[in-house]
Amino acid sequence: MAVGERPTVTIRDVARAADVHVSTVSRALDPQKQWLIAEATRLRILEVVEELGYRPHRGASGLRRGQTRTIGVVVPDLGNPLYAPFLRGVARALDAADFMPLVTDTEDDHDRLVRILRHLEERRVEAVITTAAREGDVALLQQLRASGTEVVLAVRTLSDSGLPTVPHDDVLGGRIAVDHLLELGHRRIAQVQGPLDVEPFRARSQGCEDALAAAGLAVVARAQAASSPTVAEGERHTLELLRSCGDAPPTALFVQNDLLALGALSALRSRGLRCPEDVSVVSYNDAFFAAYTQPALTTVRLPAHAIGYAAGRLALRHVAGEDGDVGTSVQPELVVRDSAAAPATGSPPAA
Amino acid sequence: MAVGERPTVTIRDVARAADVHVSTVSRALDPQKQWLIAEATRLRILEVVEELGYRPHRGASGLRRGQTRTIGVVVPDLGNPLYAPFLRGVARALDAADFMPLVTDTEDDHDRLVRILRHLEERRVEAVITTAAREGDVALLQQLRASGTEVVLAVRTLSDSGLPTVPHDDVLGGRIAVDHLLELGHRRIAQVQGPLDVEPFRARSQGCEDALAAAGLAVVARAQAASSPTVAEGERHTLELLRSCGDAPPTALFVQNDLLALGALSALRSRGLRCPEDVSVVSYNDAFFAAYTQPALTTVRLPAHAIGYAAGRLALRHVAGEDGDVGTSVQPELVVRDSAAAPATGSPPAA
DNA sequence: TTGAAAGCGTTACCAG
DNA sequence: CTGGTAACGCTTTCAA
Repeated sequence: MAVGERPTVTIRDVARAADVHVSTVSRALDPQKQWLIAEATRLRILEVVEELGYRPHRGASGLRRGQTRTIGVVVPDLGNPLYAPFLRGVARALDAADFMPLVTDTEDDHDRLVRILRHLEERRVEAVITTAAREGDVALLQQLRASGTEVVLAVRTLSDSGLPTVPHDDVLGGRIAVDHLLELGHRRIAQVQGPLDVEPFRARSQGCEDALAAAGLAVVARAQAASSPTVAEGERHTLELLRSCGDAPPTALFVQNDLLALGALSALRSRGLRCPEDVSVVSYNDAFFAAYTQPALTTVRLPAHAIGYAAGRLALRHVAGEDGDVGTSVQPELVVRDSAAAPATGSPPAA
Repeated sequence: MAVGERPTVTIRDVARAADVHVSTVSRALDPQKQWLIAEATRLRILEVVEELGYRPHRGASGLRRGQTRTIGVVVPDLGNPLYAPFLRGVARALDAADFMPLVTDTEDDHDRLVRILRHLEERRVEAVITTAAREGDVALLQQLRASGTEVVLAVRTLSDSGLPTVPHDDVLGGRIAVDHLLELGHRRIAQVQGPLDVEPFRARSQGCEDALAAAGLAVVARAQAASSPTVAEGERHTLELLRSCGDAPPTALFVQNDLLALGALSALRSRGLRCPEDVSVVSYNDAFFAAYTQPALTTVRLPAHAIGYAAGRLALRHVAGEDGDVGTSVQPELVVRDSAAAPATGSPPAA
């Protein structure tokens, strides 16, 4: 126990000290109702509130009002720097409505997601914003929504779920990445994929293949998709990919996010391949560290802050009962740095 | 509104459906009291609970019980990758006690901190764990504690505040960093400091100066301390430092955290100085990206996960009314990578 | 082993 | 404009 702890001050204490009824105090403190109270009374009450250090009990008020002004935000990995700007965006949207985000991390684990959603339900969050959804989670999320908690999808979308979603064109993003490699002159392009049951990664693959097809090419090699988009997985699968290519390695890699790319860079280095001289790399997200890696990553920017903000707004709109999707849609955009360059001449494509 | 939204199921609905009194349902669901209820009744109730999809309303139960099982966690910058493992550590500690962290980000801004603490108070969090404290915040935090919310300090400690704290020896850390540079043969060592009103940064400076003094040296140059530990500030102050040194730049830099170090690396590059050939850098924290920068950062490891876990445990202990500090104390430890090397010979120290 | 009633801190409604 | 009363969903006595 803290030293000098005072018993918590309730609205009743304030009423007593100000010599009014509790309902009067309640009104004096409610911005919606201040106008139906005598100015003098209101001032006196405010003074007492200050003096006693009264803090309204949001839980109690929420119970009565049937609301918590809380929105659960579920991310798959707080360690992915992508989510810091995303969360700030969400917070900025919620702040304006006096809602608070309740941030949780699934560690990209299905069981944890289940537990977390249950917990958020018990806390009566009014909506859940999730960037942690995999395909297998559709039913779970729809159920959550059916039981009265709004659900908003961002980053990791789920096309056929019918759930409100902040759009982002990952197919376009994938195409942009690979078009860049094609323009640099690459013909032997391989892909390091994120998990296949995560829609954006599949979309990026699609974009990659579209771009390649338009140039009359196909992916030259593809590692088994990573089970989660982490540095370790990126390294593992890049090594595997290089191994599977034998002595005709691709001249360029499309790596589906920055974390995987970090692993890919390590893998290349450990195989004695220089980037970008021997192998170019284009990745995705443009997390803050992308500018400082070795070499600095050429990457497709995912507008995380904007997406977070839109997700927050969208959730609030649904909580308020106004349906309809959000209009925002910042397009992906290529950020050129050092990890992708023209392929070395003199090593003609074997295919 | 979600389609097919059902009115929320309350304990009364369960009681009715199971044909028992609500208090019986309450008991059936309370692990502490299951033994004083007929097994048959309990099973029937559990069945109904399942069938109706009943979710106990934690807010309501908390109101009655006078607890929220929530702990506020206040960090200065979610974008600092240091805090991901820290938060995971906290979550792991709280999970075990069925508490939930309510994570907030002050953006290292005092006014936001004030607002956030007030908000957390209104939500009746049972404790606040903060890594966002600056010296000017002592009174604020003590006041919070006095009014009944436990307060735990981690990472950014406040020595004379009397508040429970997870210890970390930053003086030692600073010394380790600079000793490493001295052992490599550096004699002209400068420092890029974090904000002076943040204790760990001051402690790191102290450690740095201690190490130097023990070698009969002093800091060769010191930029004005950064106002916040960010990449931009790191770049700015390193440039300023280099400028102030004229044509006798230091051969090594102790940069007080990884984010500042990223900025320092940029600054060196933009001034045409190679790292580590011209200027060595040792930084602090060992955030995950430190292994992938250009060059990879030699840095002092701050055991963020362990500190988070300890902070969570400490907070829980105080909430339970058991005082006394925590025993844990993982020491800082040098992680040697590529950013620090022996100084070039042939450029004799000017001093 | 179960039921009844009171109350946690707040707000909404109805009187006055 | 203000006071009283009931109720939000739950738990905890106290009785039976």
